[in-house]
Amino acid sequence: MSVVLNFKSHLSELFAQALREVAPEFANNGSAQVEILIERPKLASHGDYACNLAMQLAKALRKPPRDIAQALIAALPASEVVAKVEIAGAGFINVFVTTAAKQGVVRGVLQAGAGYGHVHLGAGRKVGVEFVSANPTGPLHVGHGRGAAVGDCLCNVLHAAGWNVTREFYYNDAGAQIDNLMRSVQLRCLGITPDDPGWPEAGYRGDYIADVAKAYLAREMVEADDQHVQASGDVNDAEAIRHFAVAYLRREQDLDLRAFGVNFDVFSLESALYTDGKVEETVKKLIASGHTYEQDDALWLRTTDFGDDKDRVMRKSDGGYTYFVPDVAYHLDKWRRGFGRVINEQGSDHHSTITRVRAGLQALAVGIPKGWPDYVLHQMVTVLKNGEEVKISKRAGSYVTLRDLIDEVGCDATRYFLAARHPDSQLVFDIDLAKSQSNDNPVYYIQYAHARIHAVLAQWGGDRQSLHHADVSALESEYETALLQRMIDFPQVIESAADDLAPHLVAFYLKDLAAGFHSYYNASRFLVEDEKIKLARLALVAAVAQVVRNGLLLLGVSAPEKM
RNA sequence: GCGCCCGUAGCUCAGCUGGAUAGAGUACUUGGCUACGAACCAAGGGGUCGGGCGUUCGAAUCGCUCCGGGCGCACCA
Repeated sequence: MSVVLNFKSHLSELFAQALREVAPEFANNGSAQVEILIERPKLASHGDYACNLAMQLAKALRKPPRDIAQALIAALPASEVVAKVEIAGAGFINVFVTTAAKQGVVRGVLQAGAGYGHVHLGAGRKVGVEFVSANPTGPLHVGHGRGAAVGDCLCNVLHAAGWNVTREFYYNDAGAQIDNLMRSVQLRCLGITPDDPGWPEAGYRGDYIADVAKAYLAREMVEADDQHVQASGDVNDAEAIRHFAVAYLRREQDLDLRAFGVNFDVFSLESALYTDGKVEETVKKLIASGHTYEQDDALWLRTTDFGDDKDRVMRKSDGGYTYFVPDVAYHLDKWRRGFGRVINEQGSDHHSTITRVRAGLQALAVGIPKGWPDYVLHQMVTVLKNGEEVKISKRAGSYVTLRDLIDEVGCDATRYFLAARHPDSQLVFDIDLAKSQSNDNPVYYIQYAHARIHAVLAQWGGDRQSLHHADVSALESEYETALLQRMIDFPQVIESAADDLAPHLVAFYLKDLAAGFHSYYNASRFLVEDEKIKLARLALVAAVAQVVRNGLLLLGVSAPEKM
C-alpha cells in the first residue's frame, strides 16, 4: 500500500467522486461548477478536515444542506484514510483521518530529511527575485534589513516550492544621488564638514562619508569579489572619487549582507546598462513603438496608454535620462535572460515605480505579460530607541544600521523579527525590547524545541537511522496525533507561503509546531522501559526536529543542537 | 485632492481564495523541576475585529461609505 500523506488532495478526490454521483451537473465536466474546498477546522472536535460542499449546493439543489451532506457521505468511496465522517452545524461534513494514516508522516519525514516539505508548484521554472537593491550611498539600515530578511526567506520558500530561484541585487550606481555622494566625499577630503556653511543642502552628512574620504586620501584599496579599486588620493579627480566611494560602500553593504546570511547570485549595475548600450537601445525601441513624444525640450513616454495617471519624462531637457528609463532597460534585460517570472521585493515607498516600469515594458511590445513583474512591497520600519522614534535619514546621518542590529540582538533574532510579520504591516522595531528581552524572543522558543529534542536523542544514544523503521503504531495520544497532524501540514504551509508570497507564514507555523512539542515534552517521557514505545516516541520527536530544522532554514535562522 | 497599504485583547501581531464558540506571544494572577534541558508547561481574567450600511444560509474576511495612521504623487532615485 502506498502511503497517502496529502490528505487534502486525497479527500478532495473522494468528494469529487461523490459529487459526480449526487449532483453530476456540478461535477468537473458538468454545466455548473462548484469548488471542492477541503479545510482544516479550528476545533479538534470538528475533525481533521472539513468540507462545505453541501452548503454550497443547497440553494441550487433546493434541498436542506444536511440532506445533501447525507447523500454525499453515502456516495463517498471507501478509503483506508478515513476513520469517520460526520455531519455538523449547518451542513459541514467533518472527516476524521485514521491515526494509522497519520503515523505514516513519521517515516515520511525521516526518509525525506531536509527535503521534507518540498513541493513541485514551480515545476523547475525560473524566477528572478530582486531584493534589497540599496543605493550605494551609505550603510544598510533597518528598512534594508527587512527587505533582506523577507526577500531571502521568500527565495528559500520558492525554492522549496519547486522554483528555480535566482537572487539579484541592483545597484543604482549612476545618477544624481551618486553625484551627491561624490561631492560629499570630495568636500570631506578638503576638510569641509556638514556643519560648515559651504556644505550643500543635498550632501550626505553621515560620519561614514568622512571614513570614505579618509580611505581615499590614504590611497586604500577596496577589494571585493568582482572589483579591485585603488584610491588615487587626488582630490580634484571627481571620477576617481565617485568610483572609489561607490566601491567602498558596496563592499560595506556586501559585508553586512554576508553577516546577515544573505547571498546573491547576480549583482547588476545601473551604470553597466549605460556602458553596454542597453539604455540607448531601450530608448530607440520606445521611440519606434510610437508611444513617445517631444515636449518642452524633453522626451516623454505616453504611459497613460498603459494605465498611468500621467505621462512620464524619459529624457530631461538637460539631456539626461530619468530613473525609470534604465529601470525599463534593466527589466527588459531580465526578461531576455529567460525569467518568465520576476518578483521585486522593495520598500513601499517605491510603489509608484510599478505602474511606470510595467507601462514601459508594455510599450516595448516584446511579448512581456501585462502584470509582469510581480512586486512584494514591505511597509516601513520604525525604530524605537529609549522609547523614542529614531528618524532615519541618510542625509542627516541619523541611522540604525543593519550592522547595529546584528551586533546588538544577533543575526537569528533580527532575521526572525524582520521576516515574521506580514510584509503589508508596518513594523515597530523596539531595539531596547529586542535587546533586553532577547531570551523571550520567539526564535529561541523554536530553537529550544530543536535543541531539547537533540538532547533527548543524545541521552538515548542509539542509532538514529534505526528510527526510520520504528514501529510507530503506539503513537495515539492527543499530543502525539496533534504533532503528527502539524507535520502533515508543513508542505501545505510552504505551498501557501509560496503562492501568497508570504514568508511570515513559516514563522507562525514553526511557533505552533514548537508549542505542540513543548506541551508533549512536559506531559510525557521518552526514555521509557518499553522498547517499542520508546522507539516510537523517539522517532516522532526526531521527525519533529527535522521539520523544525527545515522550517528554520527557510527563515535563514540556525537550528542549534545545543544552546 | 488622487493612488497604494494598514486599523483585531493593555502592548506586539496571526487569522482575510467568506465558514462552526475570533487566536498566539507579552503583561497581569495562580500552580508545576530529587525523572530525558523550567530559554519549558498547565490554569485564569482580558474583545462593539475603527464606525456605519449592504451582499450571503453564514462577514474580522467581500462591496460601498466615513473616521484614524503610514507611504507615494518631480524634467529625484
